[in-house]
Amino acid sequence: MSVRVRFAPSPTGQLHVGNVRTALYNWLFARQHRGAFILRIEDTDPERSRREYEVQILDDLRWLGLDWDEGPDVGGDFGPYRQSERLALYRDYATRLLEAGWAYRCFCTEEELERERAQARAEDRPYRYSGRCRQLSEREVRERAKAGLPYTLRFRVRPGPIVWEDVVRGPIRWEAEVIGDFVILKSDGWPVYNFAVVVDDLLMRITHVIRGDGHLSNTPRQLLLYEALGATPPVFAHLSTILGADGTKLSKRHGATALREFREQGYLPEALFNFLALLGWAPPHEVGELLSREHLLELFALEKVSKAPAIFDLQKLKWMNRAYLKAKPLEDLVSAVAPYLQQAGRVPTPLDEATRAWLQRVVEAVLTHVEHLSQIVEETRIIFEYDLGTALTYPEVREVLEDAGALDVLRRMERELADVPVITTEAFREAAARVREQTGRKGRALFHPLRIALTGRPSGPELDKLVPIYEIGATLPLPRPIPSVRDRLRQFLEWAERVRAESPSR
RNA sequence: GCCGCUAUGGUGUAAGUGGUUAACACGCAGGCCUCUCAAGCCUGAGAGUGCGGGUUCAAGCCCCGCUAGCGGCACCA
Repeated sequence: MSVRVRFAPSPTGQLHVGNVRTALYNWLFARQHRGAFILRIEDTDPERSRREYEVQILDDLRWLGLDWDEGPDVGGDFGPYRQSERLALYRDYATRLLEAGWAYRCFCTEEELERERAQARAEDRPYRYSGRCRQLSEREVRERAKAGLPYTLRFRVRPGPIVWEDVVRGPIRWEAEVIGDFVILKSDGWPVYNFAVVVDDLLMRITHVIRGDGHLSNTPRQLLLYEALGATPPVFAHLSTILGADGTKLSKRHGATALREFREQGYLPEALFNFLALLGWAPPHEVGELLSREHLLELFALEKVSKAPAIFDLQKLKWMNRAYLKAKPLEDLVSAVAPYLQQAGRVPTPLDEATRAWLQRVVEAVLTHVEHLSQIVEETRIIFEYDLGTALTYPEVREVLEDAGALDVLRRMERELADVPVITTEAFREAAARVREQTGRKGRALFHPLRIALTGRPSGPELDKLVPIYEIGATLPLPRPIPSVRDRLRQFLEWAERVRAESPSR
């Protein structure tokens, strides 16, 4: 029988990275076995389910690079793929269980059940439904139903052990005694989760259920249902939870948790894919950890997935994302980064060719500092902003202002560059070499004042890269024009005079 | 409270059937490079495998007990 697996998110919010990892493992497993990957929407909670979330979830999964063979948008032979559209199916199966005696009508009211629960709590005893309606005679049932009393359908739990072999956990044993007769159909006719999944997985011919370990304790109930329906249950694989840095469940407290958020911050899908795959599983040492989709497909092994919960290490994600950024063609990076810069009002919105070409230099210059794309805005301030006012906050800038030798370097540099038609990196270097001869200053003493004057900051990309960026940038139709190298030197020197005049040597 | 799951450096994971100095990657520290910060390269520190017993010539791997964390115990999913 060919492999069929499913990912079944509920459209009640954004896709959590923990669920994404589950989807990923399902996808890898399906593709490895040339099986089918199915998407099913678990929207049996009409209160919280929203169609927008469903749309967003599908979109995010697609962005990550996952594709599915059957699902609400693409259809398939075992649909519909939204639980809310399968209600008749659940009712049908529930009726079958009722008629076969596996289930019974329960007329207990909310209040009665609450009383039972309170009682159990008071006696410090685990709560389990008493089974009061289990013994109702046929006549009683008929009378109550005729009286219009609402009822649920409860499953008659049989005694004895429930065992299964979990692909990641190994053998698991559960005593049925700890499970009370549970509801399978609510009084409003909607199925309860545990029942719906079994009916769906059964009808969709799911062979392997790969899901989060939160479902571990649902498994015994589901197994009981398969038993009652006379069906062979699928193979189960329960994945451990993903935790935050402090060892508690990964939540908004830890920062971004939704795939969408990482996407918006400019993490690359291939990096997230790689990173998530490594949360709970590791490839052999020899191949390293930077692995393409194809490579992961080749190496991944569900049986080798770790039982222990994994901690989401943002630092490692950043490292990995940078590795993928570095490997990406510059033109692609420019396209990826442009929206962030446009939104910040730094480059024009239909991007002209000249600016686009220039952006390649910009991206190349700041790339080593960028961990995720949205940082481009911050990292390019040194290019788009030349603000001598804030420059004063850096002690290094003050040092230059108070160093006559440094100011002399700048003045001479200005003179050397005065007649240069185009200040290229080479022209800049040559001019600097002449200043070195004139002043005897070299290395840091020579270049650091230049850096400060040109950028207004003590650190940043290499001047060799910055110089052409400033020169070309000054000629572009940017929303906020940037000054050329010459302009910067002039402005800085004028500003230096002014500042020195205002605050005489201290 | 009851039931279940888990436990190797700061983090993710390695270490076929028990066998020498517990490995790889991220991070961290230092160095090299260099006009600066990064990047890159090199070097290094960091765990004796949750705790306590046992079996054995030998235990991260086997057995027993305990602790902690997580999950579940719904007419939520």
